[in-house]
Amino acid sequence: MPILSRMQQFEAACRAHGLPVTVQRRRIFEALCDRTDHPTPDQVYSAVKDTLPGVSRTTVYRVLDTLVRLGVLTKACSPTATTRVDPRTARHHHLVCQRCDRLVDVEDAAVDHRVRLPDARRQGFTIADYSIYFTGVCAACQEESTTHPPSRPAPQRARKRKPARSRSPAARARG
Amino acid sequence: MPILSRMQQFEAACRAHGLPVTVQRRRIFEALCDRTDHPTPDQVYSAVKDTLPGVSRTTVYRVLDTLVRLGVLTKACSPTATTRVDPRTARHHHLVCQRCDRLVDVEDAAVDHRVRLPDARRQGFTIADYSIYFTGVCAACQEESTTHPPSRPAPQRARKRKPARSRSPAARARG
DNA sequence: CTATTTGCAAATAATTTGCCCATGG
DNA sequence: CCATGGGCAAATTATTTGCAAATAG
Repeated sequence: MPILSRMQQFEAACRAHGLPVTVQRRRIFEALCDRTDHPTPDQVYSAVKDTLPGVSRTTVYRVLDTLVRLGVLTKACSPTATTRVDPRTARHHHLVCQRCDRLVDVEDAAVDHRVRLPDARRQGFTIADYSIYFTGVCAACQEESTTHPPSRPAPQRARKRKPARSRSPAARARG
Repeated sequence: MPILSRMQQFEAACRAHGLPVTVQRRRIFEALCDRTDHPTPDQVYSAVKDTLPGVSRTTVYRVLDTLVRLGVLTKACSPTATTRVDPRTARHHHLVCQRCDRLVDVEDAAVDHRVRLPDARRQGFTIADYSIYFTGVCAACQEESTTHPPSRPAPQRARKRKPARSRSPAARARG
């Protein structure tokens, strides 16, 4: 960790962009800082809603967007079609579970993954950085596979209830 | 391309799993085979709907899922909150545009990106493969930035129309 | 024939927007 | 104060599901 703590970096970034440091922005950034599990916006919402009474998901989405613009947060490429935020802005790599879509940082610092950049000029592409996604099976799913069949994870946002189909078979009258 | 063409691989996979080779499955797989741009399900739908009158998005989603299960298709990690399908099943790498989320294959075959796998045993993770995502700016966005401010791409699925807010300011009567 | 698939519409999930009050600097 | 942000509800977009008709093998 450099001289400036992450929190100080965050405040500096706000000031540099002329954006007010609001309670919501601070709390959401705090809640994110230490996590290496790349939560979805809804998981971030769950994490902050108790200490920030009355926050809305809307605000979480908006703040996350702002933090990305400020450069203190990134979005990870996700194997699911759901946004995943990443508090690390420096180059690092990921482990992706093919069964449950868990997404965590690679911890092994021993391997220096310095990669030669491809020539993408023909494609008109200017490469700025890269990230390696290692795919495989996480601990939980390996255990599980000895008992149950591999199960997909629960939806990000708890399902409300099963509210009885409206179009009854009879009501259709053949249709 | 090996002895078996991709189409033959596909049919073999269906037979191996005891699944019927339907028109929809064949057409959708055909439409995908040659693309290196990792379309969203909706883009796949647009691509096939003219030659497959009456297909529904539901079917496209279901068929894509089936093709992934059959192992003839993969899902790419996506920087957006939208599914992206990938007809290449062998190891390969990607270019990701940070501005418009364009996602294309790396074409430069000269660079052999053989990467040393990290030790993820502490994390209980078994690594099977990997893919490198090179992030940067695509040709279109580079040109654009000289004129307009960088613009987000259009939504995957064309917006119907702007249907006048229902709760009129007056109707709320303060609220 | 019979299991599977498809199409439809509706349900569910994920994200964004409009409007107006609240708040930071 | 005054610009910007935040809360709320509704709109939009993305994906899934139940059911009956269609179809591959």
